[in-house]
Amino acid sequence: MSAVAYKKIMTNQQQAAAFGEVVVPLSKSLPLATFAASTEIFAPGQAALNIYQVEFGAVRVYRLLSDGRRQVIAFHLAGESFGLEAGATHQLFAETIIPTGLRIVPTDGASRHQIDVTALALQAMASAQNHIMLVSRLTAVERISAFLLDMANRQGGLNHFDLPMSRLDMADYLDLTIETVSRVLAKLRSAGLIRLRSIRRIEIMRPEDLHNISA
Amino acid sequence: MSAVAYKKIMTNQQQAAAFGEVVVPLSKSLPLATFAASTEIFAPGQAALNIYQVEFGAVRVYRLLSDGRRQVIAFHLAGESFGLEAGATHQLFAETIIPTGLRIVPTDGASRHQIDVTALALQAMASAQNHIMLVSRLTAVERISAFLLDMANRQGGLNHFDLPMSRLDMADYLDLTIETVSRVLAKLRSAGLIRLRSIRRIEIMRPEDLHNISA
DNA sequence: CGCACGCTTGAAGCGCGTCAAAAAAGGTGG
DNA sequence: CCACCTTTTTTGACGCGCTTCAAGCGTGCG
Repeated sequence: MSAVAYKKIMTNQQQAAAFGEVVVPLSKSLPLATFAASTEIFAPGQAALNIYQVEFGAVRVYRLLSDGRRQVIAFHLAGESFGLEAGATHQLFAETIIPTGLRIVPTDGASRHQIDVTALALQAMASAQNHIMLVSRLTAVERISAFLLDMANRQGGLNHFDLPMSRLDMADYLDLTIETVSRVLAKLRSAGLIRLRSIRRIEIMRPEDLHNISA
Repeated sequence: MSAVAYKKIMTNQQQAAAFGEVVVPLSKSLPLATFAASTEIFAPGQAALNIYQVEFGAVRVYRLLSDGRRQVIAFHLAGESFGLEAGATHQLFAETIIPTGLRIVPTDGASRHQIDVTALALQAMASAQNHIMLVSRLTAVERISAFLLDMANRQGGLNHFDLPMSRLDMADYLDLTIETVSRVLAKLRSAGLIRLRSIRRIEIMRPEDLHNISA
């Protein structure tokens, strides 16, 4: 990494910039579509017509490289929206991770459901820009720490929360291998920063320390 | 890198997804603001009120980490637009790289100038997603090759073009050190793929080979 | 002309990936 | 509820690509 020392200092506000998503009113009036785990929601080539709001469950959005490697662009949890893309057709895959309920809102009728498409697009842009920093400038320990804090914040801010996704999903999101993810979690655990209640259930023991590491 | 072999294959369309920007009609009716090299256009904390269209010159948009590391989010060349952010205030820095002329369009009056803010945001999102792949999944040689091809395409597609930015700017954009940038350029030169007419002027000798490397 | 800054080149070290194997978790049918 | 099998996760040893640290080199501007 280029650790050239620049003069300007990052503000707290910037550091606190969340990885999360806009919270918009869920369109309860629309029918709830339910999906089993690991079910495709959309795929490249399909027309991008809808905005999807997660009622419950979790979704991964990703792309595949020509050599078969996978890049997870984003996870979407309850209360969050996804599905917007730059062109008329999808370039990305979206799949449920666990059993999931979605409200499907046609993009051209979004305003009727109080959805601000521009705000959603801007949030997605900011989120992607944050992700660049995450994968390009942080060490493995910093990435995992930031990721755990982000997951905690997006699930109510409690120190005790679920990781809906597998280690492989995390690895492909954070640009690490599953081995490194596993090793870093073990390291954070033995340092007393977190506890692994079960394989996909985390308790953050020392949030401040984790936050310091994640910067 | 997680090189797990997934089954789905990336389409050519996806691979060809450009790193470039939307081309919107320039608002020639607005006054042209000119800036010297290395001049701040906006900084974190300032109100985000405008969209900036580059008439000539080049701009870097970046953020700083608390420890002084810099992440260049994007470069903007003649004909491109920037300045959109998710909140009411800027989180990012924008600076000219070389002497630059800008048309400054108030966001709230963008539609009068035929600017689609949502489309601009979605393009920025797609560009950031491409950037994630660039910095997280490609080797140093692949990143530089992709970057050079992108720069060539965005300046008319000629094989002979200017790099307006310094090696440090390139390094902070590609998530490499200046030493690695320098070494890779030397390697591409000695392999006969490019020529360095001057320190910031590149000629691509074998575009196809460079393209093959960049994937 | 000479100094300063950006760029290049070299040598050594380290963080994370790769390869390998064991351990744990999760289904499935009896 | 328990054997059995599969998949996921963890742990270990080793290697490589890039960073780091350190000198030289070139180029432009006062």
